[in-house]
Amino acid sequence: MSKGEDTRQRIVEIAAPLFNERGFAGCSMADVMEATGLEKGGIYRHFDSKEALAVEVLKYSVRQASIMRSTELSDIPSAIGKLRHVIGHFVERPSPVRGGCPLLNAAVDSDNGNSALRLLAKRAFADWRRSLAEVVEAGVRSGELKPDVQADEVADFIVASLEGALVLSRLERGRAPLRRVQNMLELVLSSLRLCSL
Amino acid sequence: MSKGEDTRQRIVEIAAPLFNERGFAGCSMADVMEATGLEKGGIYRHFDSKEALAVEVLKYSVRQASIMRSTELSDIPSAIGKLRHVIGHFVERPSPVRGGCPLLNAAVDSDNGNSALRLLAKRAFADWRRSLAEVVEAGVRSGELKPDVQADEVADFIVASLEGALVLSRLERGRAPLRRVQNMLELVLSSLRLCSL
Amino acid sequence: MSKGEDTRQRIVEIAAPLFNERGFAGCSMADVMEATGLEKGGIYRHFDSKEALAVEVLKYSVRQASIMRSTELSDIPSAIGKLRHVIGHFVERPSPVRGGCPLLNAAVDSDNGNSALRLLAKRAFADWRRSLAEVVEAGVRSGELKPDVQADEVADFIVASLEGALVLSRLERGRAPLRRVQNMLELVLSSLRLCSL
Amino acid sequence: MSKGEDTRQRIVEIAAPLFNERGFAGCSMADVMEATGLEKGGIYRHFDSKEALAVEVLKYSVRQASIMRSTELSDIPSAIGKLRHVIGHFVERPSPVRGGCPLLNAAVDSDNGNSALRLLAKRAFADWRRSLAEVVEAGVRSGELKPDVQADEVADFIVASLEGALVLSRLERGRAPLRRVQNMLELVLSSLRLCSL
DNA sequence: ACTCACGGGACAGCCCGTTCTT
DNA sequence: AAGAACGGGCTGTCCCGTGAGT
Repeated sequence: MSKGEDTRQRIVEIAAPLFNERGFAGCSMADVMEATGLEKGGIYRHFDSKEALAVEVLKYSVRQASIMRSTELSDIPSAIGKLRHVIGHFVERPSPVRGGCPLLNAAVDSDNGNSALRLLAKRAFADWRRSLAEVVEAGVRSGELKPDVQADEVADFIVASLEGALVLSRLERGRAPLRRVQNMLELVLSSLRLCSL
Repeated sequence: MSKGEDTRQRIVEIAAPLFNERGFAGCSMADVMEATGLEKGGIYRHFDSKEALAVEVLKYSVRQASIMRSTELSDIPSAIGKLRHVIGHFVERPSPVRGGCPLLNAAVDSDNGNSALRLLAKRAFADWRRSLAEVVEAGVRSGELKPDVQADEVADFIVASLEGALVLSRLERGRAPLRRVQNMLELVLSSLRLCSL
Repeated sequence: MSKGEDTRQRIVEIAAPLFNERGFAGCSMADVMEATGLEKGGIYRHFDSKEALAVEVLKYSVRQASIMRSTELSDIPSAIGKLRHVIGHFVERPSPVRGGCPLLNAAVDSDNGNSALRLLAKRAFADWRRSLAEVVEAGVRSGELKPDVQADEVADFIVASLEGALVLSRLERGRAPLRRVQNMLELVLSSLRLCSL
Repeated sequence: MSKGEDTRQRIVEIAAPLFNERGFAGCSMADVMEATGLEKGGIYRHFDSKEALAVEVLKYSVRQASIMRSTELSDIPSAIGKLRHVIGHFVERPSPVRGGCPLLNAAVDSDNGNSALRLLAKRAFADWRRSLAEVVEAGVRSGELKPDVQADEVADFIVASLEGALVLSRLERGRAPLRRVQNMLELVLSSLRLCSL
């Protein structure tokens, strides 16, 4: 990798937690300068604007999150096992960068207007929900889950409750809400099973 | 009410959606000035600082939300009915001010540091969760719900999934995710009942 | 006059020679700050942008120039006397503010695009040329000047040669080119007279 | 010509209209970079500084202008014919590069201080005026023009009025002012002739 | 001979907050 | 109680110039 690309990547990685913790408006380029040790010129050479940097940062965070989530899901045979694994993973290591889930943060931070950040978060959430829904659908087809289970409802439910629980947990500075939601989701999952005998 | 307090109240009400939509850092006092038609002096006479205004705004929003939620809950006899009502209300009229749930927004917006805003959001969420938990506990005591139901888990689950769904819905600019979560919560609620005959 | 308007006027008057000498791009707001002794906030309260200030400055300069030129022209009976007076005045006190003729400077400085400055200069020049042309036309009607004299040609000729001479004079840092052009215009004027006997 | 000198020349030719249109302060090196397709280093290799480039650009423009003006002047026998030719040429093709007369632009743009640009413009104007004056002087000596004609006055008059007219024409976005001045100069020229029969 | 990467300073404009006045 | 005027600092961005690398 060339030196320029390396620096660019470094900027993104360093800026990621800053933007994630403080939000777009709350994080200044001076903060990024200080954290990276670069000067204005050195940063603006790689990014046209603050928003361009923020977009790249969010893309990076999304990528990190998806890497984290997609690990070894195919090894697990059952649909419920897969979902349980995703949930457990989220509860244990809820965000790939400091400052909570970057998707939710971006969604909340930029929900007015139609900024690139908002659209990126939207798409990332859609991808995640879709992937969960597909797991559920496969489970239905294979006979593991009840035939009347609504895949997209289950998917949205899991995503929504996990993200909501993460916000509560961050507020409490403890994992308790995540744990409670995990327990509840456990019950929900088992109620989806076709024949629990 | 004196004229001064009236103005103060007007500022709060007008500023509420602005802060809620744009966040603390993203909403400038100039925005508030423009929206209220007042000058700097007219605002700073009532509030010592931008943060003081934001605190008052959040208090107001929380109050609005709690007013909205608490209406006529005591009229409903069953615990499940009460929860269903809360959920239905949230789905139909999810936020008392424009810009999504002010609690969640404040929580996400100021989750770094220990600002007054964060603590306020934390307390408001705690109150809400507690009130739901009490409904559940009463249901358990009355024999309506299974004895092994964990009240705080159920409460957190409802709050988390609703808030999460609200974020998704705002992102999609449609109520679909809220509806899906409502359906799922419906299933969960019925599984709590002691005798489902 | 209120204090605000007074300050505003002071800014304009102080900024006028700065913009006139250095051009729009060459004069920074920091220069204006230093010259006025005001801070950013104190200036931007009166003008929305640098361009808005520049427009006001040019308007002021144009006003000054027109005041200078219009003094007591009606006292002079003959058309040639009037023109001679205008020319003499221009040669002796060529610009109302330091830095040469603000009209020409603005015209040259902003001749690309269609900025407000360009249009202002255009209009001011048009006014000046028109007023001279009217003097000539009156002279023709009164029989003082030859009937075939083209008023607008004479007017443009005077304006163009004076402005051009001013540029040369500023370049030479001496009034010689202006004087030479004045002499030549003198000859031209006398050749316009109907009966030079 | 070596490749290096070729590139250098290309830069100058491409930068000429940019500097001429936007002025020294109004034209950034980034503009030059974009227009030439070169990077910073590729330009600074040939020129020590922005000003050095601007000087070279102005020299080039002056050269172009003088080439344009000097063509085939010796073929014309009479002094008045020569002057008429120069005037006509200026009116038809007033500037060798886009953006008006580079001499006047440079003169106006940098009339404060004593920059190299100002001195260059000064010298170029002096040369032009001198060459016209020599034409007039030759006409006087040859008996074509009246003996009391002041050569330098005539020369300055022509230059000043043409340059002034060019500014007005650019402002109007039409050649009318140039044409009017041309007509007037025609009259002036004929009044210089010794025997007007 | 030219690109790439970076430094560091300047620029216009916006921000929060204070003071004076009415 | 509210407006008008101002201070001063900060923000994102642009700018000129340098030097390492190719």
